[in-house]
Amino acid sequence: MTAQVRGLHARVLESLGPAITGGAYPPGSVLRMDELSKEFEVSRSVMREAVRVLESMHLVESRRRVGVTVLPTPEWNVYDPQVIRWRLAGADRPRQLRSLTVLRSAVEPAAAGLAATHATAEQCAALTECAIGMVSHSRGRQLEGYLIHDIEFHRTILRASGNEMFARLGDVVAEVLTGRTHHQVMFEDPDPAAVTLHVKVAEAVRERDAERAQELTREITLGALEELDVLAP
Amino acid sequence: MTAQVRGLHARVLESLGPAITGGAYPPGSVLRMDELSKEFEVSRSVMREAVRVLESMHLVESRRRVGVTVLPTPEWNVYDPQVIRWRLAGADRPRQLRSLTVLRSAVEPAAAGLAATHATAEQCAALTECAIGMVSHSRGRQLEGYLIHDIEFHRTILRASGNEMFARLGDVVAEVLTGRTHHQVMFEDPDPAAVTLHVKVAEAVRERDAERAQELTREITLGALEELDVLAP
DNA sequence: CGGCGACAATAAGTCTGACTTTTAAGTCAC
DNA sequence: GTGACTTAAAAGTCAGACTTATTGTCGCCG
Repeated sequence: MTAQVRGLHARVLESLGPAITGGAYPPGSVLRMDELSKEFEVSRSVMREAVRVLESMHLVESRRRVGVTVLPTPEWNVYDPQVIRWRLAGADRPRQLRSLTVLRSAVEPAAAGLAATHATAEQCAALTECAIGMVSHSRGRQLEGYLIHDIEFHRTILRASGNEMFARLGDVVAEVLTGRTHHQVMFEDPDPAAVTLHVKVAEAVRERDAERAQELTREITLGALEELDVLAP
Repeated sequence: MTAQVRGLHARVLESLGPAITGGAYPPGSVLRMDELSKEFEVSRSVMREAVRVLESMHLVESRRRVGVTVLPTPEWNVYDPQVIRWRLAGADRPRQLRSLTVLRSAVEPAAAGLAATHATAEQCAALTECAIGMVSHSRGRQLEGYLIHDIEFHRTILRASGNEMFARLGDVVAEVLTGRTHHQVMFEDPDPAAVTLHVKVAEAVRERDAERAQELTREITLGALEELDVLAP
């Protein structure tokens, strides 16, 4: 699932990053380079590289004569896919899922509207194919197959919008959908209404009906929000 | 304006980062560590730290026996504030401004709607104050003063939404507004209609009218989009 | 002639130790 | 108490030696 780590510093990150976002070192905590390198049994140079990356995510700040300070949450680069993954794996997963879903409900309808006017023929075909895949996996505990097509559907919409900022949220949406499937309704089949909506969105985009694509996508994301309210109130 | 760089590796980044996002090293280019450290006259350890940060932004990928490869644009972490700043300073600034403004037009209305129900009394007061500041700087070439209040207004809306993903876009909006003021209409006074809309948004939020706050903010962002169409077609 | 496996060259990765620089904090005189 | 001065602690920098993964090549065999 996750790309295999390349290099020692990446392995340190995969351990230290989640520890910070998970609250093991609360904001204001001060870590020291040589203690860290002792703890993770790596040389200081490797440790420095890891800390530099955390610093670029605004998770920590390194100052001379002080040490490595954990920054307050609002400073964190919450759009960094790695940070998102770490936080979704941690304790405040529910709140995280909610704020990401709210973001989706703002962005995806707009993206769908743009996609209706910008999508290439290939992208239209891909959307239809995804929608078909969702339908055919919508009954009988085929959640994994359903998820794959669901993710690809939303990824395609975001990419087809032609806006790179929207396109880059494909990974975020994928994480959210995966999280939902794996941690909430693993046993139930997906909502039939949602499936139908996806099919209709594919239609609307194919027919270049921006208004309808936007409205239908809004319904999808609103449904996702309501689902969250029901399952994690 | 920009925070003074702390450390050598940061200085290297400030030079190498814009070079990459600016296209001086097109995607697929291969750089080599020791050549880079020669070029920037820093030790390899410093260079490695800089490359690690670029790697965490998905601007480059470092592989053994190959070197440091510049990744294709769609891979880039375009939500990283530093990447945004680098790109806005570079050649494709216009396209960048456009995609950021489209993002704004999706996010800010939703944020304003949420702000209407979540804003604290202090935040309502801050909004009103910003709006007043905008009005009083809206005539007679006081663009810098206007800009400060404009930025603070949008930042407050995003923060008051209560959604951390929205809140984190405050810096992005600030960059966009700054860019617009400094590179396009430096000589003209701001559009009076926009000023009025800001005042009305502050009102709507204060009166907890989510629907109106959202609609008015949509008008603001649509105005920003149209302005872009006129000035950079 | 084409594929496969061993080998060698290459560039990143890692570690270590010595040194420098910044700066928080303590100290002392006034 | 306030100021300037000193000290020490921690990150920052550098250089060099060594390790390891990867890739291209070359020769062998089918």
